[in-house]
Amino acid sequence: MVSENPFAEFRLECENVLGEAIKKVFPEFYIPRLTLERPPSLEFGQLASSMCFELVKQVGETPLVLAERLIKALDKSKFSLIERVAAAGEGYINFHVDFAKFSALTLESARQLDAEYGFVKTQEPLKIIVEHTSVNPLHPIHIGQARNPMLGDAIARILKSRGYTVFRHYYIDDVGRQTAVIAYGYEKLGKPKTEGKPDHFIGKIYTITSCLVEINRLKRELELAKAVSATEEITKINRELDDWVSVAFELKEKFPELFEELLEKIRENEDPENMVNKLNRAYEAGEEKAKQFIREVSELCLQGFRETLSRAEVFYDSWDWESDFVWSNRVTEILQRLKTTPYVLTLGGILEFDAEKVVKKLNLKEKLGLREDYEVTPLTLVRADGTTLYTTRDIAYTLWKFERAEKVVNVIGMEQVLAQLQLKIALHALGYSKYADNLIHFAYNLVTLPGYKMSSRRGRYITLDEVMDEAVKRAYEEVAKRSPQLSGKEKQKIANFVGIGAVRYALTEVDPSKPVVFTWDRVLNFEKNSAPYIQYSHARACSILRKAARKPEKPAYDLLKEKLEREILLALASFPDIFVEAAELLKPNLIADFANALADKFNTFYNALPVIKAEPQELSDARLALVDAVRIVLRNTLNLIGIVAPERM
RNA sequence: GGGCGGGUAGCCUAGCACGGAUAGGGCGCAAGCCUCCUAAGCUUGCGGUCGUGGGUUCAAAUCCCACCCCGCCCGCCA
Repeated sequence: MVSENPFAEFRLECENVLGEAIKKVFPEFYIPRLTLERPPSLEFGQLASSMCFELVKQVGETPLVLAERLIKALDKSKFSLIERVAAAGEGYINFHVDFAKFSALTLESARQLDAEYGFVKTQEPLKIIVEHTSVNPLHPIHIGQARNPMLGDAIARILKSRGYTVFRHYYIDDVGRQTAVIAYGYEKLGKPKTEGKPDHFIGKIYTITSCLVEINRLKRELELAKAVSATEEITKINRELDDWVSVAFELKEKFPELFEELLEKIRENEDPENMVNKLNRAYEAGEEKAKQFIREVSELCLQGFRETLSRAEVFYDSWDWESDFVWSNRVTEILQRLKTTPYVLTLGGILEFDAEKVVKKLNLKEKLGLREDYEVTPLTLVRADGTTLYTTRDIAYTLWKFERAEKVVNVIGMEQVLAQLQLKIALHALGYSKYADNLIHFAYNLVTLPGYKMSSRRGRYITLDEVMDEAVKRAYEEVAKRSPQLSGKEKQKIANFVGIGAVRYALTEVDPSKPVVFTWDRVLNFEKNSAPYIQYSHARACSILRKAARKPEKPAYDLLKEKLEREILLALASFPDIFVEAAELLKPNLIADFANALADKFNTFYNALPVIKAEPQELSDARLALVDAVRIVLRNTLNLIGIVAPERM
């Protein structure tokens, strides 16, 4: 017999027999729901009900007496996976599974379904777009931003395994002042030849140019302020200026040549700030020269991103340019349509969207989870100079996405909750309430460095590349220590999946809503609660199976009586439940946690009990089947979070 | 000021949606275990006012209220 969810079979059976018993014993009482819970320890069975504690209020007896009456009324002829039911503690009803049958069901299901085991399919196989990463093409991906692709990719993998058709989209935010800053610096340098990794090269140009432009702008402002002797203004500007000057010193030290060159070239210019703005407007207007420069620098940066991300096993189905939406008039169309709604008004030359009015009129407060007295901030759609803003363009982009999928998951930092809320409200205003309902903002918390926030504008960040490099380097040292006999090539291969796995795991494992302070030992952990630990456990399982060199032909599952074996069995049987929960709640960290817990149990088992040499052979066979199932489940979990499951390490 | 998220041992973290039996792990620290299937492992020990105070309940880390601390957002930035 094979089941896609062995534990659910047991649960269903328990619910059914208990439900019938209740109807029989207390036909007159209303039982709101029958939720069974997992008892804290094996000795209390595998599922339990605490309903008797509640029932006491309606029936005048102690919970324990009620539990016993109910147990007596259970229809034992319907027991299949249930071995026995016992009253315990103050009045719990504990269901004990028949391990002989349950082990057979679980192990056979896992081994037969193999690569599909655990991946219970959804009833509604929708098309889903998962937009993630979408790092602006300005500088290398830094470790703060790296939480996004790790989470996004894991979510995409989980949803795909759940049976959805998933498209992974990268939104390239090339419209805006920052890309113009780089293009400006790049042009000043006379389209220089790329040195090193392209995104790192572009990042340098961006940081220096942006710093110089900023200093230049502040100096001009200072002159103006001095002319009218605005003392307060002067101190404020001076403070900002000091700050940027210190950044300039840092940059000059880090990149002396490039800094000097840009400094010289930009000084020649009359008004860099103005040049940048002009370039930005030209790009939004689709002028050829601007297009050439900005697309070129963006492409260079993206080339570097692809390199970085593919190293981490993160891939995309579509790369969507924000500028395309501007040039194709989609944004203009949306604006036209928004203008016909009663929610848009012109205010001193700008176009503003009254989100609060929409919420009130369509009665969305409760639906959007807002407090009754909370007022949604209005959103500016169009600047006085006629250019659009990010969220405005995002409305067009979102509608485009909904032409391709029924559901959209945006993996975006939680600092953008307001913008995402306004976006959702705009969809309601345009009459796309269904889209709004199917738009999910997967918000995750920030990654900071100890003591300060990463700042890409100031060039203060640790790149994902250097984190992966360091992790692989450390992993190599470990491999060399542990397996000196391997060839250099083999060591490198292992070091790669170990190091990169460790980084991925570290960024996936923590609950996304928690803030993370980046420390090297968080990502360089190769011991317990890390990808290498799980990978090692997987390799160990493979090793046993390899050494056994036989198939478990006559497994006697009823011989798996050890507590350790039963705990593993339960974990294996519960994997489908965990998977469904992770998919429905979009919680990749549940998968990481589960994998770690299973590896933990497996290692304890490994040390305590022999497999190949176990006697009699039927027991050995049963344990081999158990090890094989552990191998399958560990591999399936690692695949879900994008980590290599190695056969040796 | 308003909104959102977080607060669990020296440090990191699970559990919170849907209240249940002794609050699980990891790091670090101390002591052990490789003539035996991979020691990136295992065993044992030390370490807890679950931010604070109330409330609801047979039962609260979990639900409700108030407060405190940290972070983020409240732009004609993205």
